[in-house]
Amino acid sequence: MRWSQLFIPTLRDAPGDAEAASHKLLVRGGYIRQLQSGHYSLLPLGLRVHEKITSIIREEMNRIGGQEFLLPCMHPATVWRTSGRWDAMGDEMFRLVDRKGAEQALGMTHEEIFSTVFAEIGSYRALPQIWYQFQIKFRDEPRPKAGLLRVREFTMKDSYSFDVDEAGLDASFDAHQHAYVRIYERLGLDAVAVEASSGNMGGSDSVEFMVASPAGEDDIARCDGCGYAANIERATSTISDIADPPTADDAPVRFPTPGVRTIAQLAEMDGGAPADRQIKTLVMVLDGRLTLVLLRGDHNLVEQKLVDATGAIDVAPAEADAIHAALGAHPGSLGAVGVTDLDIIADPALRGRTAMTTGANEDDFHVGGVDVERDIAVGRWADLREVKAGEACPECGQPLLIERAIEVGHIFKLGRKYTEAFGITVLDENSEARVPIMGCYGIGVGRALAAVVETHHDEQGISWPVSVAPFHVVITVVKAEHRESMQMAERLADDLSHAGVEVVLDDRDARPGVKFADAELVGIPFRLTIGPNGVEAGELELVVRSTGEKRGVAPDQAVAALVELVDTHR
RNA sequence: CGGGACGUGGCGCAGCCAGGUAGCGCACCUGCUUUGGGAGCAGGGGGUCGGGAGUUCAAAUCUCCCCGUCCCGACCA
Repeated sequence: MRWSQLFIPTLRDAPGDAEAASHKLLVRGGYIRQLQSGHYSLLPLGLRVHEKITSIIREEMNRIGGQEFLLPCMHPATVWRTSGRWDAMGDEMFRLVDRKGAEQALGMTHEEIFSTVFAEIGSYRALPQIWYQFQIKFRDEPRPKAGLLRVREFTMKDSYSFDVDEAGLDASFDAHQHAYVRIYERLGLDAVAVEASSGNMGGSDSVEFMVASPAGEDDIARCDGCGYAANIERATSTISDIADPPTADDAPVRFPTPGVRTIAQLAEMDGGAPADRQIKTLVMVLDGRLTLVLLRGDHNLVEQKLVDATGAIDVAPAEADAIHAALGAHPGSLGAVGVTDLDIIADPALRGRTAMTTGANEDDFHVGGVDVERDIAVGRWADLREVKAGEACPECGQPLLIERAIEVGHIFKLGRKYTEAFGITVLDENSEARVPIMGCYGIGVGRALAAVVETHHDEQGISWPVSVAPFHVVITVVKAEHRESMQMAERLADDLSHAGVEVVLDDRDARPGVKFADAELVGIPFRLTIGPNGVEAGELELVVRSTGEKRGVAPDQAVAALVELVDTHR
């Protein structure tokens, strides 16, 4: 391939609104262009990388017995109504109406469709099945961002396993977990598997694969000691007990706290209480129902934990008016003491605590001497607090680390939600009907691509791992008119191609600096420079993009040297 | 959806406050010189100033409405 004939529109400046490194570099390197928010065109170079990632995933899926499908991306509403998700998916699903007036959806995932296909299977003997596809998913994201990292239209490898029983599901799940580990290794991604919440897909065991990066949108808690790792939405820690003063026999004492609206203010006030001796009272609306959520004063709520604990679909902080109507006070003076007409859910860090301070449900007043279990009608205890860096690992006690990360994959056990909804059964060895159990597993290809860039770049540009690079080698001809250079370059490019190396010949009539800079920006792993000096001296320059290492090679050794480099890094 | 910022050739920006000829750098085309780290000179092409109303003799500039884009928070591969 000749660079002069390829469409590689490199840019000196990144678009002004790009922030993430991968976004800037993919645009500057001529890999992607934006059509609208959340929708990107993959240019030839971008597609090459995308295809390489796809191939790696495909190989690993096939290795665990996956069978590739290609399902429609437009679905009739009826299928989604059957699973109950036509409504549950809300605004995130793109919907349209065809000329006959039939409602349609653009698929955001394919449990329903695969289940429909699976319905044809009637025997346990056909199981297990692992089915997958690479398909464009459409999701009307509230906020697309960071180039390819979060978009509304993207290719996902989604797979689904069908087993007769839990043990079978465990095996399919493990197979996927191992496949994913291999996939990320081959992509050059240092992904950690973390415990996760399964979101609105429904399911139990849920593992996300996370790549540490400041461009990520998730926080994970990780332990270097034992390898514990969990999404912050799920992570727990061991916190030390706090020695409370002896319990007073009498009821809580109300005292004035004029102007005090925050935990911090109350902590500083004379006669106040340190944050860890306060009860934080949050008023949340769970599916329309006002609920008091109690945490230790110095702890933060993880809303996802509240969702997981209660099964609520819709969770949001209550509006100030609703709070005042229910409790008679404004945020800053709220408490749960004596409240009996609202659900109260509390974090276990409050369990057994005494002599605590909290709002009195009267503006500018708090109450002290609260014995949580004696004075508050807690309806339910559930882990709700956000883990903080430095707290003890729940497994081994070492301090936890908190890291920002990109979610590059998610696998989880779905259960029988869809097979039940679609009335799917298979006959077992006793001729009894059994409802198969499903697992569901996804990797966003474009996101993985962006994650590779996030973790493989420098000031000069991208530095692709050989496994996904758009080309393995660029031959840079220093001076395009120098006949001997060009002849040698063409010959070597040919030989490299025959040896299975993907090579692009930079034959552009440009100054060498431009070509060097472009090669580095685009991120091709190896560069062979051919110019008058080298041709005459009988020594060409070979540069390794990732390390900057330069070495001289004789022209007749160049092919062998490059083949070896490519093979050892592949 | 809440908060903030922005919209001027392909990309990066100035001009707007104080209304009057659309400008700069990069990129692009032609020619000459140049060519081992983003060349120089000369000539040239390309812009409904996001859209629509309004004010005005006159609007990129002022007013109103709409649209779009980005960033921070609630959602997910």
